[in-house]
Amino acid sequence: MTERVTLAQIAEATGFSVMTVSNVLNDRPGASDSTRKKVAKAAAQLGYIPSSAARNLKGGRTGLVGIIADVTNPYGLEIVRGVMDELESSDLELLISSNHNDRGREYERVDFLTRGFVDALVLMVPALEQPTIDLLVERRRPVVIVDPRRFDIDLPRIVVDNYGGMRQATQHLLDLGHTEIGYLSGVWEFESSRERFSGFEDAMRLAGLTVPPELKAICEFNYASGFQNAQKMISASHPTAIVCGADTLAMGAIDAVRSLGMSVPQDVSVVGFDDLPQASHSYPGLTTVRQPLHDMGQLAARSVASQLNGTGPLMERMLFNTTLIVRGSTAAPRGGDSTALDAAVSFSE
Amino acid sequence: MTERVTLAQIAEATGFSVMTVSNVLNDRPGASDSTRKKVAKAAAQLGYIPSSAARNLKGGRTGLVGIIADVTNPYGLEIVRGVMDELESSDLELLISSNHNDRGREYERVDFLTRGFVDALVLMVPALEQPTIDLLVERRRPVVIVDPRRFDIDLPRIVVDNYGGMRQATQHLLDLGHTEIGYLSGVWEFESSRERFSGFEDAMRLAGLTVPPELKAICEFNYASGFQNAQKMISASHPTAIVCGADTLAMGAIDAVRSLGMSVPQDVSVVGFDDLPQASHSYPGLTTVRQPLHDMGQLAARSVASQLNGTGPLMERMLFNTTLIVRGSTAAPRGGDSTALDAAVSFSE
DNA sequence: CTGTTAGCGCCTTCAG
DNA sequence: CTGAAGGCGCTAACAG
Repeated sequence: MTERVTLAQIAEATGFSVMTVSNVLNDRPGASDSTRKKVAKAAAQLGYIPSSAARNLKGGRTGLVGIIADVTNPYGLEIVRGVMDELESSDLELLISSNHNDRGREYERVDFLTRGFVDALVLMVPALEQPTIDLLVERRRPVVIVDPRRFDIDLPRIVVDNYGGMRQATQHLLDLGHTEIGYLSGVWEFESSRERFSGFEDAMRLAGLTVPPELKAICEFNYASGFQNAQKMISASHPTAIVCGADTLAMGAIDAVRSLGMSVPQDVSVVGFDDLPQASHSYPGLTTVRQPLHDMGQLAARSVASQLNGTGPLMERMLFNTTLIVRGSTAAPRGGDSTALDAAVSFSE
Repeated sequence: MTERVTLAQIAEATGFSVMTVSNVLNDRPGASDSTRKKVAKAAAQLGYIPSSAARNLKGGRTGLVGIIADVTNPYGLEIVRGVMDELESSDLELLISSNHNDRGREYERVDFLTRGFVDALVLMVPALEQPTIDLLVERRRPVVIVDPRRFDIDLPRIVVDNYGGMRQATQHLLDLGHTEIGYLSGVWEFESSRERFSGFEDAMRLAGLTVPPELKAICEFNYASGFQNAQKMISASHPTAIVCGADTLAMGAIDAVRSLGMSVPQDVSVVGFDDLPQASHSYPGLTTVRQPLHDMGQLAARSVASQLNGTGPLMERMLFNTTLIVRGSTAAPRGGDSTALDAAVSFSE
């Protein structure tokens, strides 16, 4: 077994005190150049490895940022990527606790991670219950909540303009000449789902259109649910376009159109929300509302880092804008406006 | 600031010694029932949180398993999921270090993580260089390598039957009556890519067929590369089927067929390798060779856990079999065998 | 510029 | 069954 090399051993080898060695190895002032060299050399030769445990014990810090998210979901994964990429350039490491198969155990996860495992926490959880929020406050660790499902939480949080994004997407279809537009919503308990639907509804209303109940369906946030609900809606009500509250739903809707022997966008246009990587990696490319997921993750990381510095959370509420990305899955309805049909595959990221 | 509750405080509150409290709280023998009750009660009331740092300092363990993988890649992500799910039921936590934007910095990652951050390591990296392997050996931490790109490494590793899987997939196309079969390979430096191609080649050879160079292309492991190479190959050589060394390539190939105004599987059959979740979440479903990615991750976790127990790595070389999953993307060639065409979307898995 | 002292929270060892 | 001493490796806070 390779013995652990400690400061004391280097001290012994060089003849200096442990403290001097510690100072040198941590780039602290108070050490002559000649001492620095000797110590550095000895440390390298002996293969010194600092003990993070001992450091933590002293400083009460682990250097770990925890994130609770569902990495199984491409949406969550993108945000995690942002967090990772940002943390890369710091001295913090990321501890991922994926809650993909234990929804609702947020409390236990938060409890465990804040028992001294992590210095700070990024949360992206479907439902944040009051006890969990209380625990979070009690533990007094830096926290950022990304895309909270409730908006009345008094913790630093990162949110996105769901309403405006969806309104713009709907306007795009209206501009193309669509009037029979269906809507596939995500889980209704999520505030973001309701916000998105409001954006859709308002755009329709301002165009003098109403949304009949048969052109609205609530889905689970997955491909299969989008597929099934779209299939049902198209067979029954023949919309010329479908707006979806998430890209995964849109992917399902596109395949539902195909399964009925029709084409996207010739027979039915489809719009998504998120702009997951898959949205551009498909044929035709998916017209969708881009959320800057990666940026959101980065900001989350920067915010907790800043809180750890004692600089504060940057801001309490960070709102990101969305962008409409037009790809091949939308076009004018048959016999409608004759906007050029761009069905080329887009490799744009 | 919530003060950290320590053993000493509980000792003071109950009148017992620190040691007795420690014994109770760790379910060690040597404590009367009445003592146990009193101590447990006090601990609960004061909200005791054990300090992992202090424990680690003593025991030299952090309770963390590190994994180095590219979670950006759905393939890697599936394995990570397996590791997570297995670790869930243990007292180990997972520290993920994603190398998606720093390929080749494996050495630094291994170095950092084994500096006392993690007790054990799961590795899934594209290229494992000799210095990294040496470091791994030197650090003497339990390690498992999943899907190593080189097979001459003398560390516990998890491998998959690439050759057999691809041979079976090719046989499936031959059985359907295909003879003009193209092959899209993944990066040639990976041993697994070469193994898969061997499986393809041998199946063809045994059927009395040869693979002309224009029906073989080497791709990057991504959608765009599959799309481009398939488009070129189909335009130039008109194969009736394409076998791909990865599902991501196959997804690209399917869209390439569509981009040329043709259909899958009517005009061109497509076969993948991996069976990523997306393979069944598409229309038509992708016929592919399933690797038990989740199981592989689970076994990796179990192996390092077992090494940490001192029970050893279970085995040095763990070989997983593959399974051919037939979905809608393959059918008999036009005018060929009249096998029933099942183009139904599969929601299996 | 360098060294000494003391203690972070816990657990092993050995006495009561 | 319970307690006292000592130390894991490191670093603040002081001396010299």
